[in-house]
Amino acid sequence: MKIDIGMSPRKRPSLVEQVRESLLGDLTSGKLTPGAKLPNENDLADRFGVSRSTIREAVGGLMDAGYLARRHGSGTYVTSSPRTRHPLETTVSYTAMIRASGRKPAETVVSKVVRAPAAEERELLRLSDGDSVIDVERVRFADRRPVIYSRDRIPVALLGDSSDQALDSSLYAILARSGHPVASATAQLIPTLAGAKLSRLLMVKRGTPLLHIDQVDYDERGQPVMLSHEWHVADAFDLVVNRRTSPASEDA
Amino acid sequence: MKIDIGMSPRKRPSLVEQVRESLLGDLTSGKLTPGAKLPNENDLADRFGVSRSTIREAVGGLMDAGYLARRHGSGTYVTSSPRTRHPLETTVSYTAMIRASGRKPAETVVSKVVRAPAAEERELLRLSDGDSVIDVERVRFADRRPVIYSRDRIPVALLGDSSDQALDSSLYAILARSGHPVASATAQLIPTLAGAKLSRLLMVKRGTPLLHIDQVDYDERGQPVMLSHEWHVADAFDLVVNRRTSPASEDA
DNA sequence: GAGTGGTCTAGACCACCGT
DNA sequence: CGGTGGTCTAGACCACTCC
Repeated sequence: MKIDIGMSPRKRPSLVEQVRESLLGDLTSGKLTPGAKLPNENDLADRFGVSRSTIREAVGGLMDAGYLARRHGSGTYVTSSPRTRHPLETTVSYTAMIRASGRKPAETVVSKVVRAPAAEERELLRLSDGDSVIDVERVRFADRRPVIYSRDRIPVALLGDSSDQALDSSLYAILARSGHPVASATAQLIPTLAGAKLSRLLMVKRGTPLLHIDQVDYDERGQPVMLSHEWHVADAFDLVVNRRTSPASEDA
Repeated sequence: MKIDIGMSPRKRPSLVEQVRESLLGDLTSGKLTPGAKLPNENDLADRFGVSRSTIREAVGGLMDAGYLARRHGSGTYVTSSPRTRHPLETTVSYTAMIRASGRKPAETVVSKVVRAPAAEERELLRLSDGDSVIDVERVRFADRRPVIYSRDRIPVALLGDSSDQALDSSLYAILARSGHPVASATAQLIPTLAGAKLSRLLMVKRGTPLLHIDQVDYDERGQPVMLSHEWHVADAFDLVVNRRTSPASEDA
């Protein structure tokens, strides 16, 4: 129940990560097929030359990721349906996502300005007087079809020198290079309708259903580093959430 | 502080759970306020009379739930925004959710039938020949306003004797009593528009934006136990997803 | 009853943060 | 530097499943 998010510069992978990678390899290579039973934890510990706790943590991560399921008293088994399409609960570069779905990604920058923040932006980004934000409006395409309109705002103070390096790379990459890699985010999902502007930009009829995603991105320290507004064409992606019953469930 | 209704056989909470509950109490009671620093792990271990690993697991759970944040080399701190509105990534009873938001929950059963499964249902629920499903259509209200229309299908074979006990309790509770508590789920989110039927049931205009949630619930063994189709009125809830960067992130 | 995962301990050393 | 969380070990006992 703890996925390692460590994403900073290269460092020697922990034993847990090494074991997890190794098992994941067996899973994706087909060496371990759905329904198969894993060796028991003591055997795995011996095989990898680590302690049982290490094995348990590695296997635990693969459970969280949905690859494995433990059955108390019985064994650990390979899940029948390893993965889902696009898990919303992890942040991904849309460019990578479109490419992964076998389509050709493209994007156009509608506007890019540096300006003073609006009141809401000041609050959400915890800005001080005089701080300004860079505001980027883009439309993303998949196979020449517009699928997402987005508006991202980042405090210029965070970017240091990199504020000029345009948008050759994703904003996530730029933030990471600036020492503020996005570690988590909170997104609110709102179904809405295409109005005049969005229908033009996304080339859909007015009144077409869109999914509006209103997101705040945080770095490892919990500092807000980016505000995103996105409007998704309904059928462009399979937006999926993997849900679990809350461990600390209240009594209702 | 231990009621034990008729749920699964009573068992003593693990030390981890006890520690977690205790810390959670401090958090919700305001004893620990946002930004506050927790005692270090060794101190906590001494105070609770458990090992440091136990403390770490308890704290880890509260991190996952968003209450605490660890900073390597610095300490463990109370999150500034304890919890967000309605985290989509955990499954909740809507009745409880509506009540938690300070509104009065109600529901009407539109229909409830036992029938043979459709092809898609047979596949998703992994049914065999002759298996049938119970199909429940409901509308949920918050303060007398309809907010969700749902259609849930459960294999009758799973319910045992409880198939008759109507819907006095939530379907989650019924499944739990039948030995198949929902442990995880996969939900697909699709923005859509209210058509004739939904506009009538949810008392909105045709063409009103709705969020369609198409969900499969699984028990601890990974066996699918319920299929849900839900249509949410856009502004009824704040649907929120807490996202994190994927551990194995691609370069984009 | 044999075998499996579930929980827990006590202690060690490492990596990072701050002063 | 001292204090903190991060990783890992070796071993113990418990709880569940299945034969």
